[in-house]
Amino acid sequence: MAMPGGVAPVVAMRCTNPACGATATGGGGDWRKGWPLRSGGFALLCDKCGLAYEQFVFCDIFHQKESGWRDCSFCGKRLHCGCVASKNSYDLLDSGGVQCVTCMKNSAAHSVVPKLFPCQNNLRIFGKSDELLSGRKFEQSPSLMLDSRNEDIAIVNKSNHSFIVKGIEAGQSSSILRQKEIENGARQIKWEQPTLSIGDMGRPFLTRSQSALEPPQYTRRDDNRDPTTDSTTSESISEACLSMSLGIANNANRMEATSTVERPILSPTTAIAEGRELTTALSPFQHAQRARHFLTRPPRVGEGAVFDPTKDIFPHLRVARPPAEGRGRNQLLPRYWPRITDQELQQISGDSNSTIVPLFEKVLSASDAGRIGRLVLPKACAEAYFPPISQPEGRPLTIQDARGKEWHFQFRFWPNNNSRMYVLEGVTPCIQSLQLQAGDTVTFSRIEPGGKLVMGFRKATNTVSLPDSQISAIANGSLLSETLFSTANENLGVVSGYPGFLQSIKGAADLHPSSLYEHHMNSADGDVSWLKADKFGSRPDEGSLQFLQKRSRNIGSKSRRFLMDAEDAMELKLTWEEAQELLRPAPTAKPTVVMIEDYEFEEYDEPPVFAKRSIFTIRATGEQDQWIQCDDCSKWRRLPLTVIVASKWTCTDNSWDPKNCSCSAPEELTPKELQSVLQQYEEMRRRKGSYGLKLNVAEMDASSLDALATAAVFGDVGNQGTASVATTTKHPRHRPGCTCIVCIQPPSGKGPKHNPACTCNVCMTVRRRFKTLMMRKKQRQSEREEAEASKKIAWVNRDEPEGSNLSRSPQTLDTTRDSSDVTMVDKVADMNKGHIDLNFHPAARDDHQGQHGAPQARPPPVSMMGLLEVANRPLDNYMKQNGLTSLAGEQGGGSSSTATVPPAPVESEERTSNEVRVASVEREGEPEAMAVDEAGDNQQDKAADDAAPAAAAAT
DNA sequence: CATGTGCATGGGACC
DNA sequence: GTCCCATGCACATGC
Repeated sequence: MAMPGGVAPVVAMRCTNPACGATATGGGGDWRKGWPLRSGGFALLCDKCGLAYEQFVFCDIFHQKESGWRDCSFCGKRLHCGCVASKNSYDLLDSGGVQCVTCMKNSAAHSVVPKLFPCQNNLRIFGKSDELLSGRKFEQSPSLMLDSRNEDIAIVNKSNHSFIVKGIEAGQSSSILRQKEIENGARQIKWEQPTLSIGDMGRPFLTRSQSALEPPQYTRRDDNRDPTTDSTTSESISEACLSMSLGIANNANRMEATSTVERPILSPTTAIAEGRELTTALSPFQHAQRARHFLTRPPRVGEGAVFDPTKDIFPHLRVARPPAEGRGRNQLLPRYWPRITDQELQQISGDSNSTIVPLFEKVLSASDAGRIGRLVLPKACAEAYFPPISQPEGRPLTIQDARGKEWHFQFRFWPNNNSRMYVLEGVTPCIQSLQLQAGDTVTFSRIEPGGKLVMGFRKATNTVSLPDSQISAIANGSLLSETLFSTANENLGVVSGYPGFLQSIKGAADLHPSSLYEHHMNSADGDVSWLKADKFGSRPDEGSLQFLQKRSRNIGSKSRRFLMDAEDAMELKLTWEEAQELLRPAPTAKPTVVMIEDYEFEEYDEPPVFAKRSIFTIRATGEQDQWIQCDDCSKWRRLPLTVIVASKWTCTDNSWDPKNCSCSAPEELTPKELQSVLQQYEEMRRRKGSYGLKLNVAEMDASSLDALATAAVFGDVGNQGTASVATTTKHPRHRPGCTCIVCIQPPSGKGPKHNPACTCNVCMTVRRRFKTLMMRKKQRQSEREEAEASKKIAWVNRDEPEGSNLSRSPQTLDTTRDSSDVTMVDKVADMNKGHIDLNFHPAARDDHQGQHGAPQARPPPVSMMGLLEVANRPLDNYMKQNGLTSLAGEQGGGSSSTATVPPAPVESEERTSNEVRVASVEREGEPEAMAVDEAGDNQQDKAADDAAPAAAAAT
């Protein structure tokens, strides 16, 4: 039935995967129905690329004869884009056509609409979930849609489970239809089968054959309830998810009987719970077979045989099952839904008389799998399924593993922010025994009857041995998939994204236990494939896995920060390192050079720009060239060194070389030269990579931190700058986006300063380090006091002239010194109670020195590593170098350390104490220069000077 | 010094 | 905005 006026609506779908871009109206896209959306409609799965999305389910509705929007022919209301957000939207009817949600008139009740719906052979869109739940859309007989191109018939039955009668000769269609009508009659009976209780949900796959006959959609404990009143809460949907799969089983069963039906288009359960896996999993079939052979033809079962599809057809299918109902109101996050296969359940169960009720699962974190031996339990899971505990000490818990071995854990909790944090302690032996590691999954189940807890595990079986580029491409694809599914899951409300990229791959791999085929995923840059190398439980390639795990962790296990829109995903075809290579300074940016640890760093005020990858070469003459590849002809062209090319570049853009400004121009480089260049380039990249790896981060951090802290204690951090280098406000240890006071300070130095109460990482680290040094010093001092008693008086007397001369600003002298006799003990005490002025610049302490004489030449730069080295020098060396003969001398000669650590540049301007410090920081651009504040800066300088050898001695 | 233990913290998921 | 939880960290304990 065409719409009045003879204008038939056409539904156009466009896959949001930019690499796919399939459209259902002509782009060759193929769509399958996904899971119901909470907000209405269904998610779609693109057959071409395997991705799913839902926000655009009903995105483009326009008229066949006139593209663009048009008013509703029925009610006159504007025919909006049918996005779920639209108000005056039209629902796509399962039978074809659209239904205005305002006037509820249908545009079509046609059963065969090949012409009106040229895309409907691919597109099976079916109304809103509430309508589906209410059955309103399916009061009529199953809708049949005749494929306009290949005579496939898509059948949408009352359960909204579409399946395809494929490859039917045109003449057979009618008989098939009749067959389906017969089936439809039988279906009504089956739908009246009793439903399962939620408590049985874990098991029916194994023990309840009738589960396969469950009516879809409405399987609830209180299934007498009118489904139409059942709001699409997550619970209802989640439960429906399970039952939907059962319904599919039903269909599958019946379909098998017809022997003409390939399979259900999709198992909504898996679509819901395993959405990511499914979409990614389906794609291989799509690539391998253009036909819709999603799963292999189910084995024929004998008449009357109990048919458990999940068991018999998809025993390996990893289905996230809403767990058995536990205590309390906690709705278990789908993240923790046990995704356990029947095979695994059987493996655990062993005894056929027992029933395994999957409770929850958890992907092991690094902490869980670490040596601490504590497995953090999801709170909701612990409270729902583990015995209640009231004391933090908890109680012992015995859990049996799949092999029957019993493990004894301590189930306890820690109070945490008015909440609890549940842990299983003592899991190390178990973890080790099972050879579990971060990324693997442990599954907790319950054996019924008896309620015994059992734990299974699932290794992170995804094993990828691919070049980095492909891995990154996988990451891309996975992230893309993750993005889409996260979106879907969020909307659905019952399925959240899996914890991350790793899992997205893992799930995809897990979904196919047979694992005998290549898994393809259409990522932005083409098909990426990997092999799941082994069956469940194996770990064929640790290295690759660890790589992935590491990468996934780096990316962020649950992080949505890294989830991106599909179009953004196009940009993520690079590793971070590769991305770095593409970052170039903005053309107009003028760098300022800073010296940090003898390395020059260019600092730009303007953000970098992305440039097209180019290769720089050096000729024998020392002349450098930049080579860039034409995007059209792939020839390499020489460019001036300074040229920065944006994303796309072709020969015609080569305005610098008229001879080579056309793709027809021969390549300057001979193939051999080119090969050499490319090889060198790759080698260089590898070297860079290995170099980067060798730069042990921890070591770097530790050394830098220590040096920083030491230098801060010395009070000479700010001295690193030299007259020839410009200022910087950002220490390289700080990451982009860091909001600590160091990083947010502009180069001018204006803006926030460290204050004594600053709690940024730098300040805290320095405080901690400083405290440690001081404590060590104090401890050592007290130990030596007795032995050095006789010398103490001497060094106290010697201390005064130098200390007062070099290390104290006039003001602080006035405010902090009650007596000219400042002993080390006094200073230590002051240090410990004093504040650290992180805005301090050591130059300030030379103020009064400057006042006493002409400004001195700026000393050579001192690196933090150098400072650290000094600090770590053996005490005797240090003392020798500084002309000290004893500890007394060392302590008395605090200022002498300035011989090792050059004094800060002298300020030429007259300032007050505070102003001078801040200004010096501003000028030096080293806001990380740290010292005690006015109450103790001079003491700190001196004490820090003393502390260095002390710390060295202590170590 | 290594390991274990208890708690704190902060990022991020979820509401 | 709240709360979860992965992890860091300080302190305790044992070797």
